[in-house]
Amino acid sequence: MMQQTSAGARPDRCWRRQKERGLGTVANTASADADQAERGTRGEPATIRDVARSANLSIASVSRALNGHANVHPETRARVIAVAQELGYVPNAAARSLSTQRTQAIGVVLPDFHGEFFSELMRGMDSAASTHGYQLLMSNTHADPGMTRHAIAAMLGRVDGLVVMAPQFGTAELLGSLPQHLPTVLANTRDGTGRHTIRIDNRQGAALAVEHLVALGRRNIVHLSGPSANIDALERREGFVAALARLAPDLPVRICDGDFQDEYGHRIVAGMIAAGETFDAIFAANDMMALGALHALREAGIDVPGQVAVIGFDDIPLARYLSLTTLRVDVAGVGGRAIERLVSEIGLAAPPAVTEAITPALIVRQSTSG
Amino acid sequence: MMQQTSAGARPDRCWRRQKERGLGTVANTASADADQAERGTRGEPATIRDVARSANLSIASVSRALNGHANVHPETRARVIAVAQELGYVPNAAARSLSTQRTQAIGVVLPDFHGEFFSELMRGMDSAASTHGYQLLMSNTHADPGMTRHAIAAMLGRVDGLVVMAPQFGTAELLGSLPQHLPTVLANTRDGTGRHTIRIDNRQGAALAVEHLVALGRRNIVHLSGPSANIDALERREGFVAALARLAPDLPVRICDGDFQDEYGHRIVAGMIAAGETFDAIFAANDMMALGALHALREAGIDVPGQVAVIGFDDIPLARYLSLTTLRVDVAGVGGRAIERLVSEIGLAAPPAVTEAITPALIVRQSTSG
DNA sequence: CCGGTGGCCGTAACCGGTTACATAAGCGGC
DNA sequence: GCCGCTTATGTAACCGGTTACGGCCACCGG
Repeated sequence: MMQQTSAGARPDRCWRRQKERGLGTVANTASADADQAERGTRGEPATIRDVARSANLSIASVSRALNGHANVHPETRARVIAVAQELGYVPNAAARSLSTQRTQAIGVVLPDFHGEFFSELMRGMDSAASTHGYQLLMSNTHADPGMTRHAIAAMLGRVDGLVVMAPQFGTAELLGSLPQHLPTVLANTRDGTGRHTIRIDNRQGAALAVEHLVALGRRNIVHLSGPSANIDALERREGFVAALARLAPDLPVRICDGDFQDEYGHRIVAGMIAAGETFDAIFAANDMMALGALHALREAGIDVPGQVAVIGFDDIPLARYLSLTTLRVDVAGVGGRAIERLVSEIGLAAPPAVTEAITPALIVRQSTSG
Repeated sequence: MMQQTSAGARPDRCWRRQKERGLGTVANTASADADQAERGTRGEPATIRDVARSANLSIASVSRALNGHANVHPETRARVIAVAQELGYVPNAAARSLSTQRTQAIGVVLPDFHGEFFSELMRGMDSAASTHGYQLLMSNTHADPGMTRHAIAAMLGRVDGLVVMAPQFGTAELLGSLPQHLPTVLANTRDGTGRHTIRIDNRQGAALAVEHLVALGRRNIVHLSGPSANIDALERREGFVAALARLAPDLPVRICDGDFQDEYGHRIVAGMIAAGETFDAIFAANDMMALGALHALREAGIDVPGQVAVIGFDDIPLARYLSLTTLRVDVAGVGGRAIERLVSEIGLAAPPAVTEAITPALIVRQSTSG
């Protein structure tokens, strides 16, 4: 009696969201059913407690049964699964993450969400992630260090690992925003000081281009370079210089600074033609500039590849369509490898920091070998 | 005494992860500092308790201070912020989600991650999401109903809302996998029975194409349709038929069933030319088929647009490059609107189900008006 | 001088799971 | 027949936050 009254006086009210639970474990099936029915009506998701109540079990057993632990009676497990199915129970991801310290999600931090490169990268990542049971959380940093920092902070506690791509600024400030305890794979970034890095072997790609042109007997190759702040552009340029020095030290090294846009390729080549400069090959740091160059050459009535051969870099869809010889970069492969690598790093204490390079493949089309 | 001994016997050990906390609130700063230092060394993220300890406050005050609640002394708030900054504290998203029932994330379920359409859609979504403080969780369903169901289930408790795009199968089975309690916006799906839907006004787009061709005096228009299972293709076809019936009931209705691939456009048009069929305009259900058609016409030496005008649909980058008249679809706009809409629905009890349509814009280029 | 009021802050319940340990039942071996 | 081991299940601490409620104290008016 005392108990009763004191219990009545005690602030035994419901907290937030007025959600109330059964008090005992058994002997309250009626109210439990009522509660469950109400839940169903309201359309609120069932919790593990609802399942436990319906199955007349403790939540621990439900958890064990659903997670495939060994010490659960087969019959019990079957009952739990049936009830869960009936109630449409899906474990709450946030709760599980909190308890497990695992989110089954990977954060992807990219400088922009533009074009074919992005979609291919995502495709590769998604494929690898989903086969390992991970989901992808995206963030666009708009190539801004501040936003990168913010994006990474917003992912803490939300992801098990990070794939970061930041081709535009130095790794020094980047590393400052990288949490030490979170497995991270860098993609397409200059050497990942202490982090695993997946990159495109731009130098090797440039070397393949030069080899191809030299093998075709070209003696006067012009390289259209990309923005100097871009690491890919820089490496392709370095690769070009190195390959030329190695394969044909006597040939002139001609480089024009570009910006990766087709307009630039068109303008610079048209200018060279107008100025009467001579050249028999163009190696552009990306396909867009190569296409611009192609356009200018066609306009000037110069035969491709008869008089001038053209090579691009990337193998964008347009390149295939316009028969441009180029270096195919397996972007989806880069994404896939990054995820694979990250997944294998998650859970490891001291992940070794290695740099993997993916070599582009030379795709010969009519712009070099008609 | 009994109490004592039983307390001594009671397993008062540390649980999991050996993480131990200060017992009192004050008077244990030394051990607290030691703990904190160890945390720092291990590189583990600081928790709100670490901040509270360092600032000599309760976790409640820290939470209030950091979340901008009113009843916090300004000086206290400043101290909390300083300590949090120093410790590099970032609130754990999973914990916050669990408590708040808000994740600040939106799930995006797409049939595939391919090409320009996908990247534009993502760009639009990301932009809108980030301005509202949301992150994007991606899932690729590979156009499979089972995977769609699975993807959606995997997002429960992880997102505050869903954007689902499923142009390939009926909404009936789709709705079965949609949780009732979760705000959802459908994109590019046939009428979203009870859900808000953002779609492209394909019929209107097709009408614009027909109007344009008829205005140019074309009398014999061939429509290259897309896969019949695809809703966009279906609507464009219906729009074509309807517009023709309205604008020029006397003209013949010629439709070829295609598959959205450029090879198809090339093959079918080449075949028609070989068969000696006559036509003065082609309206393809997407740009890729239009480009294939263009290719076939050029090969056959048929003047475009002199003898045959060509219109595509989508305005992919290639279209601009190859001067293809087409209907520009503001894909980023669709994505952005979907997110905007979803954000405004989150937190609402009974979101009204409306269907918004985004009208494509006719972009006239040389393939219809040389 | 005292009760009321309001500003700050601490205590603890709660979100929905996971899991270490405790407990109870079943069972074979001596 | 009892002990000890295994098997199945329950109990409760814990993950890291948020927030309702109550307590303390300074200040105020009557």
